[in-house]
Amino acid sequence: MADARDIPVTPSEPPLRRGEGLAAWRQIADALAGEIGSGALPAGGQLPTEAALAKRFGVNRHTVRRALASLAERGLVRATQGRGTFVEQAPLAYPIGPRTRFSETVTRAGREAWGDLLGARVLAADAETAEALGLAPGAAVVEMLTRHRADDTPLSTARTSLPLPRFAAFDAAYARLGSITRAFGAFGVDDYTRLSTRVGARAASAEEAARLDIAPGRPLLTVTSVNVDGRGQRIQATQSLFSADRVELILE
Amino acid sequence: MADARDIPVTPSEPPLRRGEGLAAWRQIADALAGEIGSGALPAGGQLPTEAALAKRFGVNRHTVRRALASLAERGLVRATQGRGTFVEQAPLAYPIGPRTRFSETVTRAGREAWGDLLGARVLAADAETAEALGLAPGAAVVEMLTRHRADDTPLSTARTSLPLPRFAAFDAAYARLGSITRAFGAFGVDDYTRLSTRVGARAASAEEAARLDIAPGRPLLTVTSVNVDGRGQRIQATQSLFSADRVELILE
DNA sequence: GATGATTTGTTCGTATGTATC
DNA sequence: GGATACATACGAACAAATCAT
Repeated sequence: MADARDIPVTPSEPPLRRGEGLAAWRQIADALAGEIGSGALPAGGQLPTEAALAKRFGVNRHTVRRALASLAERGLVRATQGRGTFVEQAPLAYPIGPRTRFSETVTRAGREAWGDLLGARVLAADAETAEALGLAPGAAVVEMLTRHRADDTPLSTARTSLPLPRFAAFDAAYARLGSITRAFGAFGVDDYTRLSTRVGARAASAEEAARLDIAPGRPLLTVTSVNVDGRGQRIQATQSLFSADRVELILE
Repeated sequence: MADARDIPVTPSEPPLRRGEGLAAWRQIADALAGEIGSGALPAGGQLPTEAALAKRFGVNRHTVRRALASLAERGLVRATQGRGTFVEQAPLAYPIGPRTRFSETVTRAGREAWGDLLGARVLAADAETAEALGLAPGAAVVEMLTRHRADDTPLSTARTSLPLPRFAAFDAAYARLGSITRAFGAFGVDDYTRLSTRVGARAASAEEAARLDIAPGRPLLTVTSVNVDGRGQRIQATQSLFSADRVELILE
């Protein structure tokens, strides 16, 4: 039966150069990456099926899969079993500076921001957290595990520690207000700034990937920061994990 | 002939659980990751060959390759054609500040900094570079590919574009002086500042990994920046790739 | 809700190329 | 040069998830 998908996407596909030291799967990946970059394959759009691509490039389906795996590794596409392979959205520009607010950034990008409280507990601060907050080792802190979304897409997840007793029941305020800034407001903190920020990168564990709705092993930007209130008191130590596929940090 | 490699590493290999929804390659990867983590397979040591592992786990060599690919993605092992597959060394961490010159930062840390010129060419700027430098599309630029080391350990590699004709033969100055700052000095630019900086993260390609002497797939911090001279003229657009295993960015 | 078609995921088999020792 | 070991590619089959009917 004739089907629209049998018609090649490009009328004249340039043939692969075989036996010149450049693997076929690499040439296919480059060709597809170019079409994504040029917009010929729009963000969110579906790629042709593996079988269709194999036919188009004149190779085995394995070879196409190798090319698609390379694109998925670069974060350009994402495959879902039973559905297909889709072009990923370009990452959201996320300004990071002394006064950046997650909710403001996302709202300014025309998307709706919300933070989910995934869990909270009171515990004795570990050495690293105590030092970051300027507390005695073992001082009590409230620790929250949160996830931050823009229009239902998780952008980051964070583990935040705040000193007690000043911020007792901060987690309840956060759960109600969905924003650190608003929760601080409820505790009389109208202004806060970043004291220090460290940025690294690593691959997501299975658990982190599940929280961010990404595949395990996808790259994360790790942002470790300390916030101070208007009087210079350290009020918050946070370890944030941003999906590098969805967020790009803009340094100010 | 009997060979040491014919003797199983573990005398009693627990059989793979088939048909329980957990892919065989995943179970093999988990088993090997456990042996690496426990030190049974020491850092720098060689893994059994793919054929030996296939025999040990009772699977096809493809299945072992899938497991090894997963370990390589996580940075636990590194395969070299013709030699074998080896356990990666534990990563070294190295901090670097964002607002300082690379050479100054490294020197202040008590290490010797040098930049290698890996290649250079004159070409017409692509759309992105032209916009970053404030040039007309297609304007001529000199593009350099560089690698930056601290005490012989590669920390980053970069692709830098500078406008022509102002910076003609900049690559020769860079090759001689080993530093952007010093090369700019040779062109009468005594001061320059960062106009914008974007930070992302992704996995290293094979080529990038080779330049940085890391395993392909290891995380990279991508830093895209534009520099301006003392009069605000855009003089340099750079895409830097830092090995996230060796560098953590510190924002002040 | 059940079924079948579609599409990606996994596995085995086989062959050849290429780098290293 | 030969042996070894990883890299690439093709072919076939079935499993698993999704979606339209």
